[in-house]
Amino acid sequence: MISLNGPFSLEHTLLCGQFFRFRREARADGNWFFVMNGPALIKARQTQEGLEYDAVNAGEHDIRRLFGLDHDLPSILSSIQKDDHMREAVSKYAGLRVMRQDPWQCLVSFMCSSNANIPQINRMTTNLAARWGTPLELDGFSTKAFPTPEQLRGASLQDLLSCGLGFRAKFVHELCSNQPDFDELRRMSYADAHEKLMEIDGVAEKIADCVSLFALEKMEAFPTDVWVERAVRELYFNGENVSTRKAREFGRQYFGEHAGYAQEYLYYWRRMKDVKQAKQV
DNA sequence: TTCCAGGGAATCA
DNA sequence: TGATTCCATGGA
Repeated sequence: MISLNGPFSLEHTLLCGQFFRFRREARADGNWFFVMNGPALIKARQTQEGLEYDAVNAGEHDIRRLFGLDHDLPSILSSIQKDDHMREAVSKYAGLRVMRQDPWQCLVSFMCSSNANIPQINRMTTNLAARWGTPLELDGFSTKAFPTPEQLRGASLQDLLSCGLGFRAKFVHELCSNQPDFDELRRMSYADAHEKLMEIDGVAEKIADCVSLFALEKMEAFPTDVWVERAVRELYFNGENVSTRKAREFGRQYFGEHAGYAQEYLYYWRRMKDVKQAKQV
């Protein structure tokens, strides 16, 4: 059992679109999340007392880091709640935390995210794991870890295409023979790490921002996809057309050193708004 | 059928 | 720099 100091929602944290390798399971003793991050398989659920878990290849320290439980959330949230829009998003999805993912899994996952939707990304990463990952088992739940660079290096371009990667296959294939030094990237400033990531074929500003934020602890990154751009346009530019670059620059300057947190609440809030409207029709 | 999805590269002005 | 177009794929 991990005790929590400060707000946390396991559900919002996993469902907000920052992470793809998890499954929810209803069991006799309640609902659990099974989370596959790098070599680790974590079984977790939230209770009154805190975060109940069991895990293979991960300990309490790793789990705290994965879910951002070391972040000073009250302080971060007060720094980004600059208007009523953000206050609404923050109160609606209270306890959402930015994760600290395995960087390799994060980079490959977001390479797969290019011009794809979330179910598609889930399918691609699941296919990769199923084919090349190391088997994992915990409490009757069997799965595969996300393949390491060495494991994925065994995949041919044709193999990757058969996993549904489409035009992204050649980027992943190339990445496997030339993976970045994530420890070095983590030590760099955000600007330097972002620039270095963008040298990778198939990685431009948005994906470099996602990896910077979700794996390299660069909280000032403001990944700007179509949903975030939409939210920025509607909330802060009076519905006027805004370029992706302008929306990104606005977000970074307006929200400051924890812009990444603001981005994640905005993204989830804006996306869920459409999901709920679609359900009402 | 057409449109869209946590985009990026290539091309052209 | 900025705008278009193409890139696979599957769901709505």
